[in-house]
Amino acid sequence: MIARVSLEIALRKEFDYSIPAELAGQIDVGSRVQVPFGSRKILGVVTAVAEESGHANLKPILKVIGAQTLVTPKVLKLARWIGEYYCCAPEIALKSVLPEAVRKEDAGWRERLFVRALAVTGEFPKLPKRQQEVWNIVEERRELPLAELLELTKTTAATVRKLEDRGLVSITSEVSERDPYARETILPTQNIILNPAQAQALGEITKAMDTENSSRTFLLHGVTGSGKTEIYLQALAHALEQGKGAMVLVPEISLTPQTVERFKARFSSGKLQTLVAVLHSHLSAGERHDEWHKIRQGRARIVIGARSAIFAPVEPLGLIIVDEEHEQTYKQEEAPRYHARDVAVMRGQMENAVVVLGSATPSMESYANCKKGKFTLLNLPERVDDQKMPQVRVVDMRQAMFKEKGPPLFSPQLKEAIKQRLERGEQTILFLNRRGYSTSLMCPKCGYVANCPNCSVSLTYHRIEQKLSCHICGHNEKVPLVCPEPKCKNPAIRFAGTGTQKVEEVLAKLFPKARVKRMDADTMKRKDDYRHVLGDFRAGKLDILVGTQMIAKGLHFPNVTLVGIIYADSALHQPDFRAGERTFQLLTQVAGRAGRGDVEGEVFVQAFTPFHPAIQFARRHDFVGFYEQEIEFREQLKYPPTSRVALLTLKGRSEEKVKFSADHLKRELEKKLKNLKDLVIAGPAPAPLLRAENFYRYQIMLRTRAMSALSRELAIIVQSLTLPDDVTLAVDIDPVSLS
DNA sequence: AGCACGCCGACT
DNA sequence: GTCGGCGTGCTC
Repeated sequence: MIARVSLEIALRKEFDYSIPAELAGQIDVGSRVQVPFGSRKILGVVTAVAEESGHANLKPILKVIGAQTLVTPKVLKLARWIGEYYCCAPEIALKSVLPEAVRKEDAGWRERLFVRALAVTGEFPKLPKRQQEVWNIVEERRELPLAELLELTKTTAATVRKLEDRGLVSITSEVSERDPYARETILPTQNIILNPAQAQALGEITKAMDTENSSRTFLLHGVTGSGKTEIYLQALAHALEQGKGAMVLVPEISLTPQTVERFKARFSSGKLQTLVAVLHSHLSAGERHDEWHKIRQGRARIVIGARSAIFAPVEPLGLIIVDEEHEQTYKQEEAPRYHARDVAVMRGQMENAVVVLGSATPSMESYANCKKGKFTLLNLPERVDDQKMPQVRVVDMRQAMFKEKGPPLFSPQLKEAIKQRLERGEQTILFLNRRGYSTSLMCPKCGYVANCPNCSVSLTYHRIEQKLSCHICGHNEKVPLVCPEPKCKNPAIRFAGTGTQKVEEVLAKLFPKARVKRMDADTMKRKDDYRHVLGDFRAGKLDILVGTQMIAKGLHFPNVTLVGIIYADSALHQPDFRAGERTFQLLTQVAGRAGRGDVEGEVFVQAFTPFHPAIQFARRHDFVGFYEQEIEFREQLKYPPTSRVALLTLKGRSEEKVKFSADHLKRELEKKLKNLKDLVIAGPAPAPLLRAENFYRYQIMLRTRAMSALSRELAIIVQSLTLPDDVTLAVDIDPVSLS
């Protein structure tokens, strides 16, 4: 017998190996194997097993990794689709379906010594005191880890060995599974009674799960606080009742212990400890290895995880839930550049599983798919428990600007609102999507601006750390005391633009007694920082939380009755057709943090363009209205979801070479893609951020309705394309970010 | 991807 | 006469 193996190098080619007799029973499609390749040893995956090969002199497979096949046929098929659709080598796609810890198996299983009581035959011996103490515990527990026993009895292994010599206990090495949540005590929860809208949505989902050929993909559009999670939980329970497994994808940032706990509490308490497996980047390699194998061995039936959890070997698969489906983090920004939500829909189709995409602010793509009849729309228009949607007040900052000189941070309205909350002992969240103190340093005399030496952006001033820092590449430098321009040396340099540090500082001046904490990438350096700050906030030890993106989603604090968005339009004027959609989503999500308790929430949105549709529709909590006006713009310009985009980015150290290569590629595309009728080729143009980390980037944008066809053609063109060796090409199908 | 083979220039 | 530059081509 021979095996066809896909190696871990992007050769777009598979190689045949003979299966040696001693490995005969262990190798099948999906096995991880090590094979000789030239003078090297390389890991790969068996993609087929056959009787014969077209090649003579096959080398033998050296060894098999893992007791089971690691890539199930279904996941293999999914990986092949990813390679084709996202236009990358199949090896790259295949590599990403297994977590690194499983792929390499460096961590492997952890073995620990266990002590077990043996049956006592004949008369029980008289034991010395220490040994008797040890025996008492072993007899009571029957079996326990040696380390734990030593801890309990405050003795050494030698004492236990004496008992072993007497034939009273056995000490054996056994696999001991790592449990990342072992320290959490999780109290089981029961189903909550659903309101009519929730019950109807759940009914449609379970009906689809019970029927083979009904609509299989749902978009659950529920306003913030409408109880989507409870629907997920009950739908998951239904999958388990059907004897099927399920997965839940959430954005990495919302994979907090609280989120995981909500799922574990319903499904993994008591005897069902391993029912839920968790996969995310904060686990150690060993934990990830064990969690993954729990799924592979079928001991865990539900997996909850970030983007890459979509490849978990759940079988049979009944349900896939993608929470916050509009989130950009579902898109992988390196090859394979897949979108986990779209992969979920494809996987659902392949395995006949029901897919539920949930969001308070659905993506334009998913909502358009409902309109086209591809997905079924489910609506949850109201919050649970009669909570009202918060009042959103848009503040025209142009007026505030006239009164003071320069743009102020806080409008009088927002200032007053904060003051009220402090007096009433209620909490406030302030949002500004920019960290640091000032976004630029400039000299008013000569016009000098401090720019990053590696990127085409200005440096941000960080006052606390006293440095200028680049938010693209991380470059840091000292803050000059005078203008660095040799002919200028003006000591009156100025800082312009605002970041979270300045918000924190101004806040301290306005409300000296308020307890304020800032949450951004600068203050959240350690793993536990996030938990601590949120813990303090929940406990009422803080009055105001100032932060960036990271406080925008998922936080659920009943005592927060005020949310202030400092500059709502800061992301609105970026050169990206999704700028409006992003702003709408962000405002809606941030606003949703207010009024999650008994008191109605209030939101102040400060904006310089207060009448922009993204702001006005967010003010009215009107997603559909936003969609209707936004889709018109997308249709006019043939942007997604009306058509699809492939973004080709050329990158290199020499701008000349990159530009030249881009022109060359454009000519090739025009020549070879003539047969694609609706194709529009735009560019090449410098990327919005021309230079990043010392690389120049030029882009070509392709738009078509028939992406699969384009992607097939692109694969051929990309392979035959010759570029200078210091210029690289990245193909991004359905990009979510144009920079 | 990486490594060998191979064919030309500056050294012991 | 030898060391080493990196172009091309192959790896089951």
